[in-house]
Amino acid sequence: MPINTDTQAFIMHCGEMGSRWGFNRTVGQICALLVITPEPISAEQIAEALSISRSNVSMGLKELQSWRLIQLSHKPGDRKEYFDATASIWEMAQTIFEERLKREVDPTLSLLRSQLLAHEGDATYGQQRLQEIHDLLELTTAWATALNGMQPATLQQLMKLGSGVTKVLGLKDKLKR
Amino acid sequence: MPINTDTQAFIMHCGEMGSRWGFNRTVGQICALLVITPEPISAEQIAEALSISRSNVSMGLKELQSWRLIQLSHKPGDRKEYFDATASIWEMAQTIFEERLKREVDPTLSLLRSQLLAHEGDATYGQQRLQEIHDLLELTTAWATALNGMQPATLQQLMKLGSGVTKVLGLKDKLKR
DNA sequence: CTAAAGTTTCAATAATTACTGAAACTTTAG
DNA sequence: CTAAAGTTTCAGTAATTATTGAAACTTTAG
Repeated sequence: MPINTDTQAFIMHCGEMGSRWGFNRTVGQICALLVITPEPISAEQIAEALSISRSNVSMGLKELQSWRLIQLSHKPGDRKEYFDATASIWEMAQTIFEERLKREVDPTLSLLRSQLLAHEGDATYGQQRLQEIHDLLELTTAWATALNGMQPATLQQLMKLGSGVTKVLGLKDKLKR
Repeated sequence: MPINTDTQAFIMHCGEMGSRWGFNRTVGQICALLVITPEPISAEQIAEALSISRSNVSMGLKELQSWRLIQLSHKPGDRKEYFDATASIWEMAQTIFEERLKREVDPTLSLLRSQLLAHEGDATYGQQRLQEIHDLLELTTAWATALNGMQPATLQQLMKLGSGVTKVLGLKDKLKR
């Protein structure tokens, strides 16, 4: 399937980075392949393109579905399932961000919530620190969720401001009065 | 060292989450312990508190230093080294964010940069997609760097706006004219 | 209803990553 | 300079995670 050398290199790179991105090599490779391929492809084609077993592909696709990154499609008169990236690069990035937040932050936040609830009075050093972490994670989650809810175009516009947002921040403050 | 049940639970939790956060169990636990402990503690105390080998602690501390998350200190008349979290929770979070960007995004960005440079002309589907990914990562990196350069207080102020930034965004746009 | 085409599951194995204890190294008090 | 106190390295082992092939399952054409 993928002939181009660059494409090949990119797929391999995504495999190597996979574990740093929160999944494994195979999943990284499959995801890259699906992003880079114009039309939907079958599990068998994926297995062949990446030289991995059919069952490994099946597991990888399942994992990618849990990340909401791939789409299933069918061809008329063909029983096979075909797979494709769900959305634009920006939307995919937003989805990955959202899922990672869910997997990397949510569990800690719930633990902290229940711990702080159980010991509301205490003001030991440890409790204070837990409170600080809780507040940080809570605010970060809310902020990330807000950003993720934006249209890619709006988000891009915002991001292009860079550190310029601080000026806008002061501006808004002054206008309030 | 850590007696409190909550503290203990939190440390264990950080160990379990460690691998999702980009390091291993031990590193997660050590980091949590150092954050939660008011004074600097020695490597030996860490090993005892977490029931792990002295050498494992040594490796974990080295890793944490590469993340710029811990500080070394000494007590007068004592040759031992003592360790402590470097900074406030917010600063630590910013550091982690920065390091993760470096480890998770930078390598891909450089690959894409050189690939796109080598094939500037091409407009195949694959090349286009690589370009899109490149642009996304570039913008995201710049934006994240800008945010990370802010004082925690400023950043918090910004984050508290939530999706309210979009309003400010439009506001700024109107004022420009 | 059956067989063929396709997909998924899962136990066994391979590969990777983490942890340990012993040995090597470093620093400083005496 | 030596020995003691401390730290790091590293080869071997343990634990975890990923991959495979075979068997089980599912769906549909005929």
